[in-house]
Amino acid sequence: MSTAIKLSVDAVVFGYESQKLSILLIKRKYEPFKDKWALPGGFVLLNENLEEAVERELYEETGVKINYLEQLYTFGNVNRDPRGRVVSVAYFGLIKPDGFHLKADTDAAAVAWFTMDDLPELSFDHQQIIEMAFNRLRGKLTYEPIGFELLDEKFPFSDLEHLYTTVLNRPIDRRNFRKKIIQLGVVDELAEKTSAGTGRPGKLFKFNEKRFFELKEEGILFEIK
Amino acid sequence: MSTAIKLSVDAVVFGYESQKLSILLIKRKYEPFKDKWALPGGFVLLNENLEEAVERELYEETGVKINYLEQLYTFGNVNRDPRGRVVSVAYFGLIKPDGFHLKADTDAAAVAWFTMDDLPELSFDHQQIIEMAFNRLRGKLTYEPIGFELLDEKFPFSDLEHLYTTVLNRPIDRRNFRKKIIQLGVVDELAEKTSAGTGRPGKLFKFNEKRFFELKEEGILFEIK
DNA sequence: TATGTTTGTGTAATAATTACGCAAATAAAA
DNA sequence: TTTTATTTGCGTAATTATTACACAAACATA
Repeated sequence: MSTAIKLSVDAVVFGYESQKLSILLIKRKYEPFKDKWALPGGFVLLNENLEEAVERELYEETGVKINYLEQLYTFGNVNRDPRGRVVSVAYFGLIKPDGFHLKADTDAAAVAWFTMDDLPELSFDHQQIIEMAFNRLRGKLTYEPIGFELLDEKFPFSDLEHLYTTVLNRPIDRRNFRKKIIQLGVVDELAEKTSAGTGRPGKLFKFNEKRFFELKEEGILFEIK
Repeated sequence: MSTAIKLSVDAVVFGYESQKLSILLIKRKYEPFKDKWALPGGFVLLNENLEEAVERELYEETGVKINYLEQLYTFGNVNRDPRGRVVSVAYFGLIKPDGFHLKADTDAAAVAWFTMDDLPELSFDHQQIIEMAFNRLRGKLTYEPIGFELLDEKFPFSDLEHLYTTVLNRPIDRRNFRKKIIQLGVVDELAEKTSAGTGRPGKLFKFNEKRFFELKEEGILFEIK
């Protein structure tokens, strides 16, 4: 047991595919929790900022590169790590899983996506960290129109709708939802239509980032009921 | 310059008195930033949780005891402390200043309340920490009916109203505000009236904590316009 | 008893949210 | 080629929430 407090970072990365919300996990190669699944993360180097540390660890351990991770919470209970006193700053981020090729690092035995309803047993207090991250995601989704990082650049409206019903785990009124999102102006309708799939092809939309930040600036909050 | 990352905690404690919002600061006795004002805080001990550390440091340095401090953010930029790498977990809390006798610790040359519109030059990145805490306070105030920790146990309605106008820094409609707060049920009207002051004496109110937590549970959000 | 100051209260106009169902467009199957 | 299954696209009326707004009542003090 070491004598000083050690500082680590952990990343909760959400992905969304086939109407399922997933989390990126690694399988630990060494003790403690050897062969158990855990959040990607590791110790912060002396001369790097926290954001740099979490991005680096995430990339090293999983091959996933992400340019925006939001700080979630700092977990510092005395006994959260059997190796000694380790305080961990947790971050969370959203990506489209299909954009990445996962590759386990030398430190990790494996990397994989797990859907939220089928998580494995986790190491340390990572279960708790994930719960907090998921609550934050749900909270954010209900009061601001986010989630576009989880979708393709061009998406049919139904993708956004399904993302919402999945994360919030309840039905939403399709007409009112669409009305509200469009009226807010955070999506732009494109000329193209979806080629794929069964049923009537839908128009494609694009996230209007500019408008989104304007709304945020104004402090307009939005609520999905 | 030390070789390992050190972990500290800092406390942003807001107080409210005479229609002014204040922050509790200490004057540093030693280098770095000797004789400059700073947030109360200090290094986390190896065997104490973060919340314990911040409560202890706050009490030691200022004589203020507070039983709920909410984690705000973790500040970890490489150069935020000239002594070396120090990552600090910031907390924030709300109290009634008049309930406490301030006493500077051996480490601090002085302790004092500073109103938000008259802050001194600050040490480290504490200016930035305070800004974040104030934004959080304002944010919370606009979407949930809080702030009761800042008021006396029994208070006339105007106290709550003034707290809101002070923190939000804009006028609010007295009638609509009162209607809304009362209709939410987060305050109970008492039989007593204010004795003091000029003008018509007002009824006294009490915060209904139970009702408040019920509302929070239900996820009802409230917005002051 | 007049004056200054603060409290307490209602209503109408406007805006936002909700509930709700059916026709149009396509692909696949018959 | 017609039918079937599936998904998209859309409007309106009812309900609820929010806003704007002003004056009388209660007390202390002069």
